[in-house]
Amino acid sequence: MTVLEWDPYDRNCPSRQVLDRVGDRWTVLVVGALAAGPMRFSELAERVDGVSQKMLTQTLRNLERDGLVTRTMYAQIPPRVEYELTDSGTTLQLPMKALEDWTKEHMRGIMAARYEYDLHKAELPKP
Amino acid sequence: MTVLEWDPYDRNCPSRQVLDRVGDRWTVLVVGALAAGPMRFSELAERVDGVSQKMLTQTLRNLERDGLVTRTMYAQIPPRVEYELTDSGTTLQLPMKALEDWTKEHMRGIMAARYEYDLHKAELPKP
DNA sequence: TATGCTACTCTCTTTTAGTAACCATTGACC
DNA sequence: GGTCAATGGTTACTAAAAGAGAGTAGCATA
Repeated sequence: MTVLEWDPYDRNCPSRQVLDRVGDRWTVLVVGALAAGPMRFSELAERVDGVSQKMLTQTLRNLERDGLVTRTMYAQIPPRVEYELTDSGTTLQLPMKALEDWTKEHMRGIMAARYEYDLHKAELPKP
Repeated sequence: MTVLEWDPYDRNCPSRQVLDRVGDRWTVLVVGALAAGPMRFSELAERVDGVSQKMLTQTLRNLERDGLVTRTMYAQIPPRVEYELTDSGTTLQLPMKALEDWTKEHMRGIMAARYEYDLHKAELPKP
C-alpha cells in the first residue's frame, strides 16, 4: 500500500485515527516540548502548562505506542523516567513546529477577526 | 507584541486557544477539504466523512470567527451556502497539509509500532 | 395534500477530559 | 516509631464536549 492510498477523509481509514492523534491538543505541545531534548515526566508537566498528570500520562503512552517516543525508567528512589523522541518522532517535529509557528504569526490577525466578528454578531441578537 | 512573545506552552496565553483550535480534529480536515476550492455545506459534510452536522457547523463558525473562511449565503430555495478559505486561511493550508502528509507517510511505521507495543503489553497482565 | 431539498438547530445520550485524592518506595527528620 | 517529602503514576468522580437523531423554514414539484 503506497502513501497515496491512505485517506484520512474516510472515517474508516486507520490514517484518520492517527491524524486525530497527532492533531491532538496535548500531543502538539508534548512533541514540541520534547523537541528540546529528553525530558522527565515532571519537567514535561511543568513545561506543558495546564496539562493534568492523567492527560500527560495518556498522551505519552499513546506516543510511545505509536513509536514516537521512548520511555526510559531508571530504578532509583525516588523514581526517574525520561521521555525522548524517536527518529520517527523527530520527523513529526517539523509539521508540528510549522503549526506552532503559523499560530504565533497569525495571532494578531485572528484576535482582530474575532473582535470584529463578535462585534457584528452582537448586533444581531435572536428575535 | 512580536511573534516571539506568544507562548502556547503557557495556558493563559491566547495563542494556546488558537493552537487548540487549529490542531482540532475536524479543523484539519475541513481546511484540507476547502483547499480544493469553495464548497457548500453539504459537499463538506460528504467529503469530511463522519463529521456530524453539528460539529461541521461549529467548526465552520469558529473558522469564520477567526477570519480563516468566509461564509456566503445565496438567498434561494432551497438555501445554498458556500464556504471558502480567506487569504489567511490559505496560509494555514501548508502546515495542515504537512501534518496530513506526515501521517500518510508514517502510517506503516505507526501501525507496526502499535502492533509490537500491544504484543509486549499483553505479556504483562496485571497480577 | 404530500414530499423533498438544504442548512442548520435542538434535545438527549454517550464519550472524553478535568479534578482531586490515593498509591508504592525509600530516606530524612522529629 | 511515626511523619513527611519526592516521583510517576492510577483511580474514582464530575464537568464538559462530542455524537445521534429528530425537528424547522420556505418554497417547488408530484
